[in-house]
Amino acid sequence: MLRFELQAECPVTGARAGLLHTGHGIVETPVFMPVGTQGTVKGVTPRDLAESLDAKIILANTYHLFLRPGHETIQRLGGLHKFASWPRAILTDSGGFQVFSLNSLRKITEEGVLFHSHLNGDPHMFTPESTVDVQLAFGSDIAMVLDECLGYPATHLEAKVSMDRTIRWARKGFDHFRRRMESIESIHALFPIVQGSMYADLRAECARELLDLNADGYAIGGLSVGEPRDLSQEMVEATVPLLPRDRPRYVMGVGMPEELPEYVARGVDMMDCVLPSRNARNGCLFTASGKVIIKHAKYKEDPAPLDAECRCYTCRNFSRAYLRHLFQAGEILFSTLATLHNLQRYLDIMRQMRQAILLGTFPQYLHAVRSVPILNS
RNA sequence: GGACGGGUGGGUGAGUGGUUAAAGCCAACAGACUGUAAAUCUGUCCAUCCUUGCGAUGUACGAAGGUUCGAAUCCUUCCCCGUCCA
Repeated sequence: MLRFELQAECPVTGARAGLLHTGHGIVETPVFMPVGTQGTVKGVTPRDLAESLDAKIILANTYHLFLRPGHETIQRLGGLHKFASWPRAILTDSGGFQVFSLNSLRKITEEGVLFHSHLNGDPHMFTPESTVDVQLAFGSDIAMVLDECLGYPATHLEAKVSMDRTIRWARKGFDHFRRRMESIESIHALFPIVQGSMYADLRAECARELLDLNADGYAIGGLSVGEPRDLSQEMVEATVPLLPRDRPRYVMGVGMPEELPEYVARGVDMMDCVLPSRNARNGCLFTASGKVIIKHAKYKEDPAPLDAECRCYTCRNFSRAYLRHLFQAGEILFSTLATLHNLQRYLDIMRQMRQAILLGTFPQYLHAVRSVPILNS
């Protein structure tokens, strides 16, 4: 069992601070999990990720690693932690997001999802049971149930049909997971995922149904699929109060830097998002004073660091002008420096929030960040 | 001196009489990116004007003339560049 130790709760907002005791170290929450889809957070070494950024947990993807190199290969090589040389915690997504992102390459049935590989077209059936097996073969500390990440917008009926199937899949996944765990010594958790599109009543219904599973943690999925920002937050508000107080809550796939406090304030403990890493590679850098689009001509001869307040390697050693040069020249070092910085920014925000919650100053922190206009320069 | 080949918008390079202000690529300048099919994708990219429209006008395919209703495209002369022969 994955133990979650609640350390502090904000008396005003829903924010909490806690410790998640995984088989690969303690994760301090609220936490942001960098995304390493193919067993690597693009552009950074595991050494930098651990020693410099001090990330405690990263996310990897079942669909992608199943296709290449394959879960059996990874298992034979000692599991994903060893294979990727990442000794800390790993959460794996089930492939549920690919139901959304690769919607033209898959077919959903009651049994599961039939994907046609984006690499070579080969058909692969993903079921609630098989995705559990694949994730256990990886050695994931936290596995996710197979779900259907529904696009936006969807009708109430579509959302209901999809959600009911996701619930049935969660039950099957859990039955299978519990059977498998009878013969496995190490600590692994399986999180179910609350769906229900943008309908508060469905979100609530889904959450209540999934409570029966008595899971070690609960995820909220199906957000950031094209809906307005306030809707995503409303859905979290409609869900979190129904989830068990003593289990971690994970909102999947969010968000922009200024949104992180909003989710934490609503009682969210875990988040992940490709934004810091993907946007970094695309030249969009997040700083304390807003985003910096490094290709802009105005940075051509700017000797200042990207973010004077940031202590990351990039900000301590390089000018905006140099970073712009690397980006314009298509140099691979740009991706590394940019990703290092953006992840530092995200992880720092999470650490600041955690400190504030522990000190009881989270309301002031929230007020302060909310009053900063979001700069787009 | 002679024989060929060639000179197109910042670069490269299509286009050989009519939706050509001129393909594509690159550069430049912007925009997007939310459980990663993404080191990706999209837009702008001659000038001026406005009722910002698959708008108006002007200028433009080495230079100057010419043929034609119409020329980057055909003809004449000239100027450059490349290869080869003396």
